[in-house]
Amino acid sequence: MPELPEVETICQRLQDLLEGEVIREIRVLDPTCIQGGDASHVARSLAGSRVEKIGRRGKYLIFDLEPPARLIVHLGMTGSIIKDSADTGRHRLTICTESATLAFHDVRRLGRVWICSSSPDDLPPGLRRLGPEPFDRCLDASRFHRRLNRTRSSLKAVLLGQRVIAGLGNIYVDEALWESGLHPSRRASSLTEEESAGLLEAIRRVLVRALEAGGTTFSDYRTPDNTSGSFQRQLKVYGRKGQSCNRCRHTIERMVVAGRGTHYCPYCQREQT
DNA sequence: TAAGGCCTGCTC
DNA sequence: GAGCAGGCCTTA
Repeated sequence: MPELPEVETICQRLQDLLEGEVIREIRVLDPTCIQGGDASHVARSLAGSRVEKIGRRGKYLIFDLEPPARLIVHLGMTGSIIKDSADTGRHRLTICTESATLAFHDVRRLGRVWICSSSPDDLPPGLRRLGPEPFDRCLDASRFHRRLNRTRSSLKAVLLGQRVIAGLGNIYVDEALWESGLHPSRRASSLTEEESAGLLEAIRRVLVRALEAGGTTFSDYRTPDNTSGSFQRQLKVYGRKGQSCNRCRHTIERMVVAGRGTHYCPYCQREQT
């Protein structure tokens, strides 16, 4: 499940592989992945374009092209972009350049692709609504606290929601909440300024470690070179139901919060009101 | 703000 | 064969 560290790792590898390359052909193998446009037109219109720059915003990959256009990819839950792989029937789209073929591989087909103009307003709705990047200097503790304070939802729901802070998914939300000692069901607006600051720091620490590990690989996530991340070996709560907490030795539990499986330590992350 | 839907491979 | 996994979106 690609979250910020996984998408960033993929992005960096794609920059090495594709920036400066001319797209020879785009093959749309599953037209349902293309949002807001005719798939065959998309394929024709982008052939011959040069990939100027590849970037990431939240969990979105953004390909800036010349002539000016944008190819935007969200990997969903099981999406990956693989270099030179044989078609297994799970490829939804391929991008061919002189030196490589990259395939958008996506077993559960929850990923999406958008073709947009270069206008800053022409973006997928989810990308337009995205909150600040976790490492954005403008996101300081007081701003984060104010954003948390505006909502009545649980911390789990707010951090998954992408509007207060971008890029976190189920794994890193659980890990950051454990790191900061906050209960996932705790109402976001109930946090003190100090707790909000601690949570922001915890999010950043967890993401830095995950980026250094190249992300978390459970089953689907791979980089374009088919290498795996290793952060699964450092997880403190996610996927550790029934095992003992590294901090207090109580047993990690699992509950459903905001409709998502949520792992936490009932002692370190005691519920408060 | 919460719940349901999409999607498919895996587990029980 | 049912239920679960979790990205995001739509609907109530």
